[in-house]
Amino acid sequence: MATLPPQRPHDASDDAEPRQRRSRRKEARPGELLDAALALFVEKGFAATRVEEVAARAGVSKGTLFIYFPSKEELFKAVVRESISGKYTEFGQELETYTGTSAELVRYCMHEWWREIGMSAASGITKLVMSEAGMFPEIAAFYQQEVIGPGHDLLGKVLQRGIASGEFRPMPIEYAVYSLIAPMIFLLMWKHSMAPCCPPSQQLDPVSFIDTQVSLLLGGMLAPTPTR
Amino acid sequence: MATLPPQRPHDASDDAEPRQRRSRRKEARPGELLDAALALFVEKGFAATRVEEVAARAGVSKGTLFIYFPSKEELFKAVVRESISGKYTEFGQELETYTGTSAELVRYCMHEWWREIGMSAASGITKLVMSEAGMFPEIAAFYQQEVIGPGHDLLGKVLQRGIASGEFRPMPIEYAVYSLIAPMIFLLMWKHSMAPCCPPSQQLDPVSFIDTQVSLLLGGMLAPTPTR
Amino acid sequence: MATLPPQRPHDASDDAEPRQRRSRRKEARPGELLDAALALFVEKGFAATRVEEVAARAGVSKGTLFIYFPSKEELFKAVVRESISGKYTEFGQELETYTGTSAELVRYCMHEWWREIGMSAASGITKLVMSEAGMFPEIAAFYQQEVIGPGHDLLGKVLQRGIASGEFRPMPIEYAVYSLIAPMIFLLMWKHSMAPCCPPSQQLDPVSFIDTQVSLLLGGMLAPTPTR
Amino acid sequence: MATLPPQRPHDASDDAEPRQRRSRRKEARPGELLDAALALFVEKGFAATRVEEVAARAGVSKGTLFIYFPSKEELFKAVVRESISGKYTEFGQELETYTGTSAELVRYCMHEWWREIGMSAASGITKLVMSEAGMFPEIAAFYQQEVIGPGHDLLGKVLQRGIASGEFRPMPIEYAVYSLIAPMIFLLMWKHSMAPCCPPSQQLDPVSFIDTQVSLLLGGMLAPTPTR
DNA sequence: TATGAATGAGACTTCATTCAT
DNA sequence: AATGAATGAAGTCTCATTCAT
Repeated sequence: MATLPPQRPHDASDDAEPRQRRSRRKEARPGELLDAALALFVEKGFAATRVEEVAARAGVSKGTLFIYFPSKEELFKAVVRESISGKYTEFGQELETYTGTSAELVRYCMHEWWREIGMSAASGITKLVMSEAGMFPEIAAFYQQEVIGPGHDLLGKVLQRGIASGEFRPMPIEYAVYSLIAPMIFLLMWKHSMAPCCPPSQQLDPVSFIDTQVSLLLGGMLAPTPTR
Repeated sequence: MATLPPQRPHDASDDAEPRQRRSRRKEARPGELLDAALALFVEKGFAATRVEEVAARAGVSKGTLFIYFPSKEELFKAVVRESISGKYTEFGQELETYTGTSAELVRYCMHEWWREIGMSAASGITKLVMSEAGMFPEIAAFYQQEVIGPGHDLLGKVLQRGIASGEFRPMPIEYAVYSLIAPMIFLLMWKHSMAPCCPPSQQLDPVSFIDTQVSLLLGGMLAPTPTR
Repeated sequence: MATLPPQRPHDASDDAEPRQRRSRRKEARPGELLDAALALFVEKGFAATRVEEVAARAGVSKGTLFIYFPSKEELFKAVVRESISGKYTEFGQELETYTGTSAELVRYCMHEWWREIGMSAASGITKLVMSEAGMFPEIAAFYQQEVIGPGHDLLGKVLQRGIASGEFRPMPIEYAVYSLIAPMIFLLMWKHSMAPCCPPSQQLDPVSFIDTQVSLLLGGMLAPTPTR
Repeated sequence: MATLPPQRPHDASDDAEPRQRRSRRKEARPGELLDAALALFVEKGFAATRVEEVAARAGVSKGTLFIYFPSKEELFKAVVRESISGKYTEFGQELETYTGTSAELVRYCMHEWWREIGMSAASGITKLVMSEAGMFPEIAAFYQQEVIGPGHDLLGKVLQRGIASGEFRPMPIEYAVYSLIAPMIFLLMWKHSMAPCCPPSQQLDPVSFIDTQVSLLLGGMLAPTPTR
């Protein structure tokens, strides 16, 4: 099975600002601002996030933010663009060379996706895009085209592979793919909206949920085998 | 399978206002305002919706809104409260008297839920609550308690029923329930965020999606039968 | 000494509204509104008093108020006009026929004024007029002309009487009169502004204050007598 | 009699602004805003004064005001607090070392008070506080405690001094003190309310008024002397 | 005459954006 | 490049006034 790609160092950007970073690499500024903006946009929404907060969290002044981003809206777009750049290229390559069963591949994809995206700092981007789609339709369309679409195609190929090999029954692939996408999007939304508001007794363990979900779906996908 | 309940006449709430007499309209005002607010909050989010827009859409002036709701925030809370009042009581009763197979019941529940809630004017409430959870955590908790929780319990009973009768295999009910909830929440989010931004080729037919989803999940839930 | 003029019935207007007065004399309405308005204007000032409060305190609806007074400003003016109508005519007549010493007359005037005006419902009118003089200069001028001026003249005559009889020394009457007016205006202001905010230990007993004040002033007014 | 302290050059606080550099102005802003606010609050009252006016008079925009004061109400409180800071400390020290007669001291205090406070830019603060006491009782109580109370105590000591030395007769000091306070408060109220509305013929010269008032009161305070 | 629902001008306050330093 | 003081458009909310009933 493919090894995990090297985890981004990912400098814990959402702790209390140490403030004495001062003369560090200046080229890090936009990145810090994007990290701060992502966290706040996800948490409070675009309109309710003040640029001053973003700047403060990134350890710079309000004016500095406008040196790097011409407006709050451009900052928003940059956040989305940045968070989704080339997320699926490696996945595609892994798929080509994969040699195990398709059922394993499906399970692997789901867990891997959660580890890579669901647990990353960028995990809220989907929640953000969906929440703000009404105000930023072109961003939503962009996201659909750059993220959902490729992911959809990838999963489509996985299912196709299983059907082609006879491991999976024939099925309406278009919809079956959304059966895999839906729980992941649900998980992201849940993590960033309901989870923080729910008592511990109602928390949902993502890994167990994915396990159950995949098992059930595979139950419906796998072709009946004589031995089974 | 249970026959469909008679389709509600489906309150044509946003057609051209007939502009009735003042006194007649008084008791209708709060409802009209709530409808308008729901639509706009879902579409643009809480912060980006201006109360003047809400008032205009309800056919009244800005000041009138504040006669009925003391603040924008209270309006928001009223929208949520109003939209979820007693949604699940009938469902519960249907469940008790149902005599078909559990598989049919699951399928029925999902489709029925979509018809009753997913297609109603209140369908956006879930998207709204999840989008604004960061700003209104107590509303999210309220929603969890009043809507998600009861729905969860109801579905839990359905699965229990199937397991008890031997129709379903044993399964981790907590998570399996979320396997049924997740696609529905996904559908709502999709309908109110991505769908309006996507080209026709990428539209998702909710009924077909539910069909596929249920079929796949049931494949994993149903106990293996000798004849099968 | 002159008997007190018959106390106006003065229907305790600042208790909880009984509301079931309904079809009582309609001609009482403006008076009730004026009473309510006076009390509220004195307490909260013109701008901070809402006409709805005035109406509610008078037991009528907001709309009714505008039947009797074309605007809030006219209501204000009516309050002032009403509260000062012919306050000094009786005083003047008493003065003409008074036969005691001028010192006694001064003392009598001061105490009587306090009893008649300082303790009446209209006592706040001076505070009101002075507080709002900046916004209603013509009202202040009107008040000066109708109330302060006549009062000034009256007191001037009293002092003149004393000087003419040799009971008082010569003095700059213009200013001496203000020495009598000043403590009374001070008392009114105090009663309606500081007194309600002060702890009991700092309360000022008006009668004792007037006593002391008059005694001291008379000490400076009375001509030295050989026997004394 | 103590010589008058050299007349202060009398703070030319409301002349044409020289429009300095931004950074230089920063620490001056709150003061300019307080000056402007004091003038307008005294003139028009709290409610009728618009923050935009205050800002305009201070030469800044509306938004700038809110950088320095979080709300109109806090601005009001700051105006009062600022205007009364440490007004009485010097007075107290002068009193201790004074060597003249108590009658002279009384006269000196009154004139000095008028020069220092009555003629200063902060002169309207008493009028303001009394006018707004109904809406800001805690401010009125604060003023009573910080200004009226200490002034009262100071004057009480002056009278005590005179009585102890046999220069003044015994008298009810509590009330006698108010006989000194009352005309000063009257003067302030008059200056800021009636005076601007009265024709020149009815203007009151403060210094002459104080002279007369003090002479009359001293007439009642001084112990009779054999030679006199 | 009386009501009170409705209005809309106007107030306070916020905050994205600019710009002198 | 960075700052943060200043701006002013825009939003929420109030309340005097109107008017159909």
